[in-house]
Amino acid sequence: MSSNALIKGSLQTIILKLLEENEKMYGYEITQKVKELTAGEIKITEGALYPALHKLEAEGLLTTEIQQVDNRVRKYYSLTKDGQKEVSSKLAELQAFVESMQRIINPGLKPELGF
Amino acid sequence: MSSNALIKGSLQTIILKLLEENEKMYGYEITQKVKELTAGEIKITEGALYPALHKLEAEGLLTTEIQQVDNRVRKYYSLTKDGQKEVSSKLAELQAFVESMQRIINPGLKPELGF
DNA sequence: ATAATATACCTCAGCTTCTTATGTATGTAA
DNA sequence: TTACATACATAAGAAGCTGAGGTATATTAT
Repeated sequence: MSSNALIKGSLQTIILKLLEENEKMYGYEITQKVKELTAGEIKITEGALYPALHKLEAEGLLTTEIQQVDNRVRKYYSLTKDGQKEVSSKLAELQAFVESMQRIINPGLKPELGF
Repeated sequence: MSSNALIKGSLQTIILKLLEENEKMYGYEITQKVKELTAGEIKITEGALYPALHKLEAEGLLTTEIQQVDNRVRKYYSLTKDGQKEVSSKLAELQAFVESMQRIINPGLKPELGF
């Protein structure tokens, strides 16, 4: 019963969005950034993150670049052109989903707030 | 590539919320209600719905009641007391998740809108 | 008549995505 | 020297979904 049982499927969107803003990030950095942005509410586990990154790379949405920093290897990810297109698409999908959820959960609410 | 790849985990919340408002619903009715409320955006498949209903019943959150309507059998579901408590809990969880997502997706947004 | 669609329940194989545990390796603080 | 932080990775198992299939009745269209 972890805190986030709802992330299913939105991890990819989170990754793509963060890379749209940051140009270049490595895995561990992503986990920390998400923790920071959500005040610890959402914790990306490494077991979920790394396979997700590998999959996005295999799909051609991300490219990698290895860097040495203090005897430590960092694998930086950045968006490809396909990846850049996919961000908008994924964000629109998420927005549509949230709005639909609002209509179910919050009936009698006309204006589209948030997002 | 279905329209709703994001429902994962929120189906239970949808069911509980609809039953909070409607007192008593049967499976097929739920699929139609969701389709109606979301203008066809979210389509609950029966292969997802029925197992979810059975699970919620097994957990003691729902009770069932069979009714005959025009030679057709309907299985009505309604919330138990535990189910009623769980609705608030699940809704709060969903709200927290959506707000967290907003902080990631929509940085530089202070007020908590929607939901 | 009959074919198609709508209503109404159900199960199950297979897929994706997650959790949890485990492994490797380095740097720093107690 | 023990623990924690940094940094990568894999893999078993669980959970939740899709899509296909099955049963049955009622209605609508051809």
